[in-house]
Amino acid sequence: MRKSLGVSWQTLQRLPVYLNYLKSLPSEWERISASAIAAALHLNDVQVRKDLACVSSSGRPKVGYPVDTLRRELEDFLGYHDVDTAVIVGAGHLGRALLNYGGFEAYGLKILAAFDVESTLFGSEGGKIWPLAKLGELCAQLHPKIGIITTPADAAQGACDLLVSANVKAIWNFAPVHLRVDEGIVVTDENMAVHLAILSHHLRQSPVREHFNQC
Amino acid sequence: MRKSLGVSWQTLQRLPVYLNYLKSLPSEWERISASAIAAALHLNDVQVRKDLACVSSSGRPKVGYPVDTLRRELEDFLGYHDVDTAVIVGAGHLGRALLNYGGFEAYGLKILAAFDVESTLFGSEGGKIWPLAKLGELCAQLHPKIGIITTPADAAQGACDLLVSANVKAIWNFAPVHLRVDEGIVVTDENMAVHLAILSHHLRQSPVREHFNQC
DNA sequence: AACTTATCGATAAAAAAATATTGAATAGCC
DNA sequence: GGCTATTCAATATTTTTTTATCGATAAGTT
Repeated sequence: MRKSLGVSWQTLQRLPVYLNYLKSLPSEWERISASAIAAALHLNDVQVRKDLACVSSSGRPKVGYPVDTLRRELEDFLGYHDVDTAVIVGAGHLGRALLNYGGFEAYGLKILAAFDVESTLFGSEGGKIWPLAKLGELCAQLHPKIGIITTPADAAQGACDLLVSANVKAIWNFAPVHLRVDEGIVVTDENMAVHLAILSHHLRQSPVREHFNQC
Repeated sequence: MRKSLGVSWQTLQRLPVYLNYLKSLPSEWERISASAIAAALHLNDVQVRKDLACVSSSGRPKVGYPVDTLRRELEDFLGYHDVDTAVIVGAGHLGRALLNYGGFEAYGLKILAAFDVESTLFGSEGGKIWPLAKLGELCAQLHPKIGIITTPADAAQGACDLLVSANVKAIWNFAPVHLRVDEGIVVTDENMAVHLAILSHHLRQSPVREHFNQC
């Protein structure tokens, strides 16, 4: 199920983490070794090297990887240099927060508009909130590739279907439900309940001593 | 690194998904089989059964699991019935969205307050936003177990250290950085960049046909 | 120039996870 | 009451992922 051409799903999850780490490095750092990255991130050095091998071949013995090159290669691979466009369905607290966030452009994501059924919202947030009924029309103009779902759970599947029929190719789902979609549509669930479950479960598990990355 | 007593990390990730699915069932449904859950969620039935075996032994041949019992068992296991308390550091768009969301109580999470350095925010959102300088004092009173970080990347490690010194035992990190913490503190990264990477990468990978869960 | 050490990359081994197989239990049916 | 179909649970197999090992390469050192 979770398969991808070339890189494994777990590797794909770690790549942005490496990129973050590279960004956090002081700019006078010119080179970095896989072992150093592994040590900093509490990972296995061979794993880091294998992961990086998927996106780069600029590593040299005794030297490591040139930071700026590796960074660019990672960003390229992750698509941060090509801009994808998105629309949001559900302009509640979370939807509006994402709409206003602004930090996604650095990741190559531009959020064009948000839709909701609540008429008091229309036109607010810089005129970016629209009636849900306008979704089809606007999407036909704007051609967003990504649909972001921030509706309540019971409205999520409907929102999803609507987005798919508006030709969106990928769904980023913040609602705590499992969405059913046709083949050819990618769904990733930003399931906060999962993270809460992990935190909660581990708080109850004494002594707690693990460090998790995403999930 | 990602180890837990009893359940594997992957299983722990799927449990909330099962719970969501059970909740979505019509209330007249009294029983459900692992095979049915697996089919609905596009998973392997043996996997579902093994996962459920960690939290329940109420499954019976030919019958399946009683929905309400299984639901309660999952909620118990995931700690939704015990309330954990949390504070937020960073009252920007995302921080305020989480503070106002209100839906976390269903997962056993109560958000008590948010902290920021921006003085124009103090006292807003129902008096729940406080100056960062007050964090130590308030935490000493409220004893939150969870710290939620929604600061910009460059402030995240500082926020983290502050929370840890205020005796928080778990960190839910929304900032796109890898946090360093002492042993004994749990960190989960709600790394949106990871999800964006997945979406973006797969949009570029034609034809796209996978369905991902969290990550 | 040879030696040492840090590092990459490839291959091999180990561990973990997912999937398949089989057997047992039970409800419904003949 | 015995037969059949469904489903759980235990075991076995396969696949995937992680970790370890080894040889090669290049920078710094003597």
